[in-house]
Amino acid sequence: MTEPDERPYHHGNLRPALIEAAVARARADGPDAVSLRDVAHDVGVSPSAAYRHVRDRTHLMTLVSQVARQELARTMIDGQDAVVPTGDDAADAVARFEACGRGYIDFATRSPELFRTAFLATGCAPDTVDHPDPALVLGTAVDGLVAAGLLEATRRMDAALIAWTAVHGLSALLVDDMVVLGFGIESDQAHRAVLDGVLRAIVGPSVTTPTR
Amino acid sequence: MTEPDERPYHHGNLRPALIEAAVARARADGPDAVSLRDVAHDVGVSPSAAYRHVRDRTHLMTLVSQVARQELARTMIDGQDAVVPTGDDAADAVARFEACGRGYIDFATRSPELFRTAFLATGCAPDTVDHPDPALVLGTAVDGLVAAGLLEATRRMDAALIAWTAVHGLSALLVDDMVVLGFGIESDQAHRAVLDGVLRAIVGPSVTTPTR
DNA sequence: TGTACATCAGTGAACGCGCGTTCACTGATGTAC
DNA sequence: TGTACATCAGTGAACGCGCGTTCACTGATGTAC
Repeated sequence: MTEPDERPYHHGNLRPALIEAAVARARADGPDAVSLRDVAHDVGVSPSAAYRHVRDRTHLMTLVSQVARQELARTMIDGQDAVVPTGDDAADAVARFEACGRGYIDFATRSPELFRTAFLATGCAPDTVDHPDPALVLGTAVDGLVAAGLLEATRRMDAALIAWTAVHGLSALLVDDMVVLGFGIESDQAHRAVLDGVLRAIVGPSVTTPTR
Repeated sequence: MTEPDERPYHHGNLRPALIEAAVARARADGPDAVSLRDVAHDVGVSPSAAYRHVRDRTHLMTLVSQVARQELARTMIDGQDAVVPTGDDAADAVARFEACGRGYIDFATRSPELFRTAFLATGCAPDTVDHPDPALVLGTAVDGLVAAGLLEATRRMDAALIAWTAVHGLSALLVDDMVVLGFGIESDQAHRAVLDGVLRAIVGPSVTTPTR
């Protein structure tokens, strides 16, 4: 993280470096374990230097939280992009929608503490909009279902809400290692059950797992 | 919280009093805002006295978390119990199931910080089992659907999982005030959409909102 | 029934820690002339 | 092209806070005889 090389007096890129170091700590030990002092130390700079680039700890955490959300969104996009089209528009739309949800859950299980950080309530809004934005990525996937004729346009919002709550709920429960133990269901099985349920709720039973 | 009366040297009931005070603070300001010193002060006792009744802060928080979970379960039960039977077994089972989910969400929105506390990962397990236990309450409601012939017994686990994830996800998103703003959907509307979705996923479209 | 004493449940002072944040400062940079 | 100086981005010491936890102690309680 810090080069053994003698560093120049001016770092040159301190703000992004601070955020990156803070994200690394949040990923490892959760948002509460991120301290300005440690982050500054990781970057190889005195604690007070951070205040040239960040208002206070809360501000830094707001930025970290946004980075986490963007990484979540990117995982969803990557999942979608990995789907190879079959030519069947409906099946493809469903597959992309599912991949999107799976990306969400994968991110949560792969980086549970960063997932927590993504939904941190810091009390102050970030000054830029999330890019990419998980909500928009999900919205696009839902629109894909509409375009494929699997969902009435009027039900767009409800469908997105149902999908988000189910996928978010599973992720949150997995992160708090609540569900797997309590219910004796394996994680992979839980993915499938929940995603199937979401599809059944949204597009009806006919299209559930159409390609399997 | 503290009587102005001169207190006796021995409190007599310190452990429950500490837990109660800690729950009050967790409810108001969240789990991180609970400090042993403050809790002891609330009860009118020196900080060190707490250590006669509780191993350390983590132990106290484990107990507080359990109390929160039990209160959540009680809210679910109360919701269920408030349903007046119509004589139609299927409709009643659905109504109780819905009331159970609504209780969950109500608890989360009414006491968001305590809801957070309920799912706190303290790292140490409570020495007694939750009573009542939210998972068992939900399980019972699902069994009601099975008994009414609305759900195959083999799908019990999947159904419970779907219900829990959806309801938990909505609660979590509401608690983090993430969803309502981002989606422009009112909270009541969100309840209905999600609960309808869950029923559609579990028992099929036919039984969705049968009494309305 | 009264007394000695072990046990239990408190006190309060203190320790040490890590944290966020401030402040007077200094070294590097770049711009105007 | 060289120099003066404003500006910017760092330093490091210090402040003050609240916290969890410990320790030697003391007051209250109850039990054995």
